[in-house]
Amino acid sequence: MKRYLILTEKASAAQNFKRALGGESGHFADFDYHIVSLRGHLLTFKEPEEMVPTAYQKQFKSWQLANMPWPLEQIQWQRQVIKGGQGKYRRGQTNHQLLKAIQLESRQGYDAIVIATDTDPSGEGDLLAFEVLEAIGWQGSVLRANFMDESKKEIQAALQKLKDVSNKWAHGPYLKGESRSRWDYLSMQLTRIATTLAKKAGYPVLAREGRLKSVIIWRIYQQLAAIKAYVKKPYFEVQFTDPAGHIFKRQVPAGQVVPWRFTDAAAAKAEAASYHASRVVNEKRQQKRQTPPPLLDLAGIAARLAPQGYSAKEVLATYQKLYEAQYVSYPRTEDRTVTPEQFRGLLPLVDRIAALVAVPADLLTHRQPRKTHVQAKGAHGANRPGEKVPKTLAELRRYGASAQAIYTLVAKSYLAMLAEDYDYEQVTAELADYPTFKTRYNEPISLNFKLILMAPQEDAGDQSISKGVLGPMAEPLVKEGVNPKPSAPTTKSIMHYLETEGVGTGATRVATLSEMSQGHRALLNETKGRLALTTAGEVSAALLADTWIASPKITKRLFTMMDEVGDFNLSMDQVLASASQVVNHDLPVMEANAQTLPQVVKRPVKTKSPAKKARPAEKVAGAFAGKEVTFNRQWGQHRFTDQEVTALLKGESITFDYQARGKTPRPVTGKLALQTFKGRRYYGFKAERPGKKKNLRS
DNA sequence: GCAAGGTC
Repeated sequence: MKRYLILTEKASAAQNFKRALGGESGHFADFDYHIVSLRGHLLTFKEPEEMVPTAYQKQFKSWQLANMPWPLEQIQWQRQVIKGGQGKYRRGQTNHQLLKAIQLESRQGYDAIVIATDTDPSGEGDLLAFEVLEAIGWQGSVLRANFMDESKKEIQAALQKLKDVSNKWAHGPYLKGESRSRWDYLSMQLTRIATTLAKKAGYPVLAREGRLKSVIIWRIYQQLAAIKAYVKKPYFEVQFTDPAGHIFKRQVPAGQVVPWRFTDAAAAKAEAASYHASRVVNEKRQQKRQTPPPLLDLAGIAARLAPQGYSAKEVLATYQKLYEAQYVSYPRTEDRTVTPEQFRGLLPLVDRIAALVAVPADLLTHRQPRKTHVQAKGAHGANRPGEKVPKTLAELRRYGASAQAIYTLVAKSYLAMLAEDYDYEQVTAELADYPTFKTRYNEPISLNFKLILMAPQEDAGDQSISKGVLGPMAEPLVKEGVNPKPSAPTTKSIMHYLETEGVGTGATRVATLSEMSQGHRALLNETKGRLALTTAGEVSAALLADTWIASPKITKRLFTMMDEVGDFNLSMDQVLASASQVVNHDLPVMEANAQTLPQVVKRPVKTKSPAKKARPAEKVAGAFAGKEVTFNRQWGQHRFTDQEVTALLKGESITFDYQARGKTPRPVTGKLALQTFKGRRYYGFKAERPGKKKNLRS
């Protein structure tokens, strides 16, 4: 009988495998198995200088421009265990211990190791498994179980069609993951280049310029620049209105300038005078429906809670704790739908959940799965309430400041799909005498799911009140408008941008944005979801103009190349060569950008905080060795007493107990002496060196 | 000092 060791990506996946196969160990198909789980990546690359021959170490350690781009052929790619694993949020083993345990287990006579990490298109799961196989020195067979979701059926099917991947260099997904990983590592050269240039220009900052960070920074910078450059331009145009206030206006084709939009009110008034009141005709009412929005992902949750003042960091940490306590589902999912099983599992709980978050139960009439929200695919399913329902929202408070807000948001997002579609009428009409003037508005019939998603302060009643009857006549008027102000960068808008551009992954986008706003090397600030750049961020951004690294196209190109590597149409070396091309291109561009830094970014002014301003030292004066001298009355923590001052001026040796900060007191002996400091002669107390046998010398 | 990716 064959024996396989099954390697899953994380504890939650191992749980699903145990459920699907009937236990942690046992028999399935034609083999015996045992399941162990990793904890994401356990390894990371060593420092650059640790992966090259001695002769190149200096070059790979350097941050000077002349040392880049790196000669890639010198790099012997090697990994080391990621430090950590046993912290506040990481119970149990360290990464080292976990790796050791897997190594020991692998030596228990297994015929093969089955890689059962996540199957993702980037090959990340394959990569993190092979990293471990290399680290534990596994020489035997390797099989791959590919599964599209973690349902019992899919897991079982995956284990019945295992693929031999013993030679990882012939395994496309591994090549993809490895080349992605190496490419990103090489991009650290750009951080070194940018930081060195910034320093030379007088900005002592760390300019972090990776594939994800630089795209974020550049986007924020551009949005802020657009706001700065915005000039308010009022305009005037003729519109019509009926007694109920419905507006009839002409359409402006996108990006076009129309002759009937005037910069001065008088011209519009003149035009208005040429019109007369007209009958409203051609009223059309179209029944429309809108389905509830898709379920939220973690980025969406963080973005929506940001305006309430909860930082991304706080939301991520609290969500994780709520997950561990089973109040919400797995956080880092890419899924935006749930499976029919997951839907059925939660159905008996929805009334309790609804009561908890004050959603009227009579709204939840759509208890059949919607095709838009429930699909037989995915692993953990979209973020949603967990199998454990709290008795009160207050009980969640101990998991974090944002816990109640998270639960309420996630619950309402889920409950919305159990309500009926939003029903409304779209009304259109035009003017009989001037048919280019049209109106269009929505008249709610039944708000349904919208009642669940509306913020409590919003008044549902206001939205459902119709503006009244249309027409019968509409009068011309001059309407003042203004060109739209560019929108401010927010967590939400950046998340949306990254998602549409395909930069970063669901699991990393929020985490990276959050990390970028932490600590003394922060590149940005987040205040209630609004983003601003720190000086380091501004410098980083200013250096990015016209670079390739700040363009989302670089990620698209990298992904295309990864696909080609996965299909064996491109070598990994060729992919990595493109990283050198980016360095080659961006280095001179950044150099040129650095020239503009003084005009673009205000240099940080070094100010001494008033508290730190040194108080002038207390002096004493007197005759010493026949000369009038002054000296400092304070020596370290000790202030000389009147008696000590007299003794010192007499040239006597004194002894006192001296207590340095945080140390135990010790006796100090010394006398007044002429001394030299930085070439300057001065009188002051001079202590004898402790242990020095003075008597023998003098 | 540095990347992006995964995880708790």
